[in-house]
Amino acid sequence: MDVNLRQIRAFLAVVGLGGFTRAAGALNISQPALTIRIRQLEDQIGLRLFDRNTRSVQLTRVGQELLPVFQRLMKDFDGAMADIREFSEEPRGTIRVAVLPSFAAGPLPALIADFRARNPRVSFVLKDAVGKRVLAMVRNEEVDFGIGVGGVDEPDLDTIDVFEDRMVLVYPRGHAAGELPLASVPVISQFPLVLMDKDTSVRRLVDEAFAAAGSIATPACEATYMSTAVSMVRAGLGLAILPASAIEIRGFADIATRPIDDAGFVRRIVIIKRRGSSLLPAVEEFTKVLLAAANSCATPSAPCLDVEVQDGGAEALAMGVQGQ
Amino acid sequence: MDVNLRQIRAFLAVVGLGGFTRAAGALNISQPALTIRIRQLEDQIGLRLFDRNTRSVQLTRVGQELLPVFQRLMKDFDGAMADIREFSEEPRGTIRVAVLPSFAAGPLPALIADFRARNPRVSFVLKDAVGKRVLAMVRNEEVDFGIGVGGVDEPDLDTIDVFEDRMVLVYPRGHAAGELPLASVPVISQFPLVLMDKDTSVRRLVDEAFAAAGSIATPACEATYMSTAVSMVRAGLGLAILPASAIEIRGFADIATRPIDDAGFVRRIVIIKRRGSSLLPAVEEFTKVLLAAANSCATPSAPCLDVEVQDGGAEALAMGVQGQ
DNA sequence: TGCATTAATAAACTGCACTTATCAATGCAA
DNA sequence: TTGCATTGATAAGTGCAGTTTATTAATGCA
Repeated sequence: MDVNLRQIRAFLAVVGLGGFTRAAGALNISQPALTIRIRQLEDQIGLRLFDRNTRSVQLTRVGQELLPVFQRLMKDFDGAMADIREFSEEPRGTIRVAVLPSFAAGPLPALIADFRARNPRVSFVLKDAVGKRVLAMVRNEEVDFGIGVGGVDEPDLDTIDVFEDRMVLVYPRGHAAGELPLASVPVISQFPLVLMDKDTSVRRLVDEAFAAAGSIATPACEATYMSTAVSMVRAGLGLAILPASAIEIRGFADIATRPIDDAGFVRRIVIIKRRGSSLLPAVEEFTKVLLAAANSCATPSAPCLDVEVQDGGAEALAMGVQGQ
Repeated sequence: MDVNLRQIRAFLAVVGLGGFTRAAGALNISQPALTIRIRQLEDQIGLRLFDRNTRSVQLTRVGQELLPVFQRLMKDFDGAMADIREFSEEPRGTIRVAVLPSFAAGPLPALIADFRARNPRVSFVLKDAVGKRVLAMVRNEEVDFGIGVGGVDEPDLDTIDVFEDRMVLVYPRGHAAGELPLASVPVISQFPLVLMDKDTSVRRLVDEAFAAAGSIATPACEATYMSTAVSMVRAGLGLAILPASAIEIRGFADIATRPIDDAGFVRRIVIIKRRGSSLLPAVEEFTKVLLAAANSCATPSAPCLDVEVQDGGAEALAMGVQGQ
């Protein structure tokens, strides 16, 4: 008994419109085609559904009994299809993402708040983790995708460049560093430096960049957290080299930043996905937003990634984002 | 979005068996056919359901979310189909039937009890009515079919002969009538007769049969109910002429019956249906039982239509049969 | 009695879903 | 690394289900 949906729809159309010709019209098929479909249905269930002659079409008693069954069936089916359609049309679900701490504390929250304001049925689970953990979590399917530093070349992972996160020199406003014609390694080296801890990716990058410029980065102070480094700068302990995207360097009237005029003081922030693994539409959508935000500025730099947080954004964030 | 049940079944098969080749085997189609079906499904809902390569097939997150939806859908559908199948396989529903009072009080209850014992999901609504009312009720669809006297020739009704209901002479056991070599109209006329009321179809038949034999039926007593007539016979008031099928003439040790040896003392009991109108399978089944019961005896006569009432038949009858 | 309407039937056609054959990717074992 | 086995994707060809157009038969109505 291979009853099919077209047969059921045909049955309901004939019932609803009270005739084969009319029903055929509504179904966009010819009347003979409909005749055959109804007959097939009747043959397959072994029951006559209509008593029909050229002048009238009437449900049999069996048809009357079965009508609500078929109606419910089609209603359920169409309801489920509507649900599924929503799935592709309106992003929904939970987006799990592993992010470098600097990015998680930087532009990401605003982007998430904005995204959630437009897609209320999406929630986020943010996991902040260092580069290697980000990779591992993506690979384990603990998260849908990751945001980390580029240069990954794993066979089972794909990366998409999001933006170049330049290192900037952070100095007290009015400091001589602001007046320099060039902020290059040799020049910077003249000043006491507040550098990040050896374990951090920022420090690694700085060390490598100094090395590439034939120099060695010598810290006057070291800090584990960027906010500490910033405080040290404000206290006049030295100049810091931090990612332009870092939220910690913004919001203070008494410090300023300037790009460093050396290649190497840049890291590529990339989206990391499992290769050959489909994502929720909501995730696809969100990565698009990330890329759009990054590309919306000609020279990708941190302030560019700022997003206008809509009213209610903060609450949405509070409700939808769960810290790791 | 014209998603199809075969596509859904294909999806569930792939999930269940974890591979296209295996699933195709289970569905009795080739593997390329299955590949196409799944792709169609994915295209139509606009979502990728499997991440697949030549070595592994894995549900996407969307697929995981949609799996229960599809499972429920197929479960509902298959459940409904099972219901429908039962409909044709196991008779069920309510059979409404209009019956001549004599037949309703005669063999019918036993037949119904027997039928219900074998088909517990069938209930009956019996309406006893005189011949014309039976026709009218069939025509109005007040009942599914009728049991009445033959000779109906209406264009919108079909009749099926069930059996010949012979009139029998009812006399007190030991009465001279039992010894007669021939029970014909002239002989019968010699005795005082208990006849049915003028309004009854039995009386009409008796009057016509007497007339055909060149005689006139002259009652010594008249009765409206057959049970009254039988009592009169038992009281020695005369001989009665009653349908052999009448239950009222049975069960008494002190009366006996014999056929009347004249043509004309017979009426055809027929099933009356609307022409071109389908009946519930249960009704079809029951009419078959009626005919079978009638045909099971070479010379159709009342005792033949007796049916062994199974244990529980009486209760079933009490529960399922509603008087008019 | 003729006309209009409607479902059934016939015949021809179209296209879709299927099959077979083949390819390409991948994992595994030697 | 190489060869083999397995598996999903693709290509090409085929058959049949479903469709259309044309026609018939039945029926109600003027």
